[in-house]
Amino acid sequence: MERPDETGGGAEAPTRGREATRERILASAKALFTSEGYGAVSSRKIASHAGVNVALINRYFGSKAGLLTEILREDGVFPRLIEDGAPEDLAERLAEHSVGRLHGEGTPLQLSLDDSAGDPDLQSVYQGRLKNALIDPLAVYLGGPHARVHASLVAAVLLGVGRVRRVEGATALRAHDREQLTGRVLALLELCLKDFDASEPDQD
Amino acid sequence: MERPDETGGGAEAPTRGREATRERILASAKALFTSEGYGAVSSRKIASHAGVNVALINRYFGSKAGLLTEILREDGVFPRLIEDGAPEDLAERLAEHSVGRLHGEGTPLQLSLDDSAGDPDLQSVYQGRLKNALIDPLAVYLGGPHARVHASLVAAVLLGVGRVRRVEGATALRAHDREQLTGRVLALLELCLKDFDASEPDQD
DNA sequence: TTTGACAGGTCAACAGCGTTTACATATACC
DNA sequence: GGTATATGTAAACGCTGTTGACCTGTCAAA
Repeated sequence: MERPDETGGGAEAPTRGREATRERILASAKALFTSEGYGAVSSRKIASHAGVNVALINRYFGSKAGLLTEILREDGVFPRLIEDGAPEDLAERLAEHSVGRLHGEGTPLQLSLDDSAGDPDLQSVYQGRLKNALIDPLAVYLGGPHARVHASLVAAVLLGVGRVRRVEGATALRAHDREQLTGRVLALLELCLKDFDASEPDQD
Repeated sequence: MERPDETGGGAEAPTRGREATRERILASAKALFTSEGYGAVSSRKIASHAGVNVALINRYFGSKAGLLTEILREDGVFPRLIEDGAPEDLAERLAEHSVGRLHGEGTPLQLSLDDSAGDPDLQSVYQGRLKNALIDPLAVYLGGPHARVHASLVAAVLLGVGRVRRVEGATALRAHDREQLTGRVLALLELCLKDFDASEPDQD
């Protein structure tokens, strides 16, 4: 508190200071990414919206992609579907989440970023998150000899459904009976998780 | 043949002419995309490699993405997995193709473009092809009441496997016994294709 | 042969991007 | 007060895909 609030009481000086500007940039970027998507928002646009110089984005976040990463990290855009909930419901939770996304469920930021999913920046960030937030913990959670294979297959189904949704709006999937579709996706996920030894018992 | 070959016999004039330049650009672009990926190759680089002015790319192909589209169209990068082969083997063919891709099978151009799949240009081109070359014909081929749903699910599994491959190299999947994995993917695809009425017989 | 039209090719610029560098300024400590 | 140091600024860099104005060679008609 040893910092004088303003140099005399002026109220609209744009709050110099590391934390304040960082927050301002983050808030503006998040708002703009949500309303316009990632690729459509340039660094200069973010800076201008935040009332801040362009160079500060790179000063504080390294790059535009770094800014995005920070937003995703803070915001918890990637739900903790694996850790939160009963283990035996895992496949069901994943299936419901996946189909829910088909029906437009999710935070505005999630939905908006889905539309920008083609962008290389998002792609690389998502890739890192996919591994760290889905495949790796899922593999650990599953355990067993081929845990990583099962986890990768689950990830494949989830990603695939998401991708089909983005490609053609997945009109057919969305038009179909939701419970039936969820059941089918659940069956797919359970098949991904099924032990190999159990499904091919004549194998060594 | 009424065109004099060269204005006196000179041999290294760079073959002026619409078709010739078009071909030259296509060949250079294909070679460069194959060896370096799509995003890493700029218009100027293509032009320079083809010994041609940059502006001609846009003159003849509208845009860089248009050039890519033309290459994909001519090259048949998207295999006709659905039409070619016995109907009853469809799922097996798709499964083997999918796993084959995991193991680095495919034309150099295919493999290279896979690495660039994050690029928005590729994304949009691929999206069109996915619908026109996979989902739509597959739905027609399948027929039945929920053909489009089954086709979308198949596309989801195939896309998902492809995507996981790109994300983390799919080391786990590649390390796993190939036949066993193919069998599992085949089972997934068959589950996608299975009638809804048959799988939930207690439903209406 | 001269003229004119025109397809084909060239050049330089445009507007935008993310990023960086050199500089100015305000803050905090000695 | 003086000075080191954080913070903010302005301008440029190099790159991208793309475009419009301008040559130029070729061919056809006069």
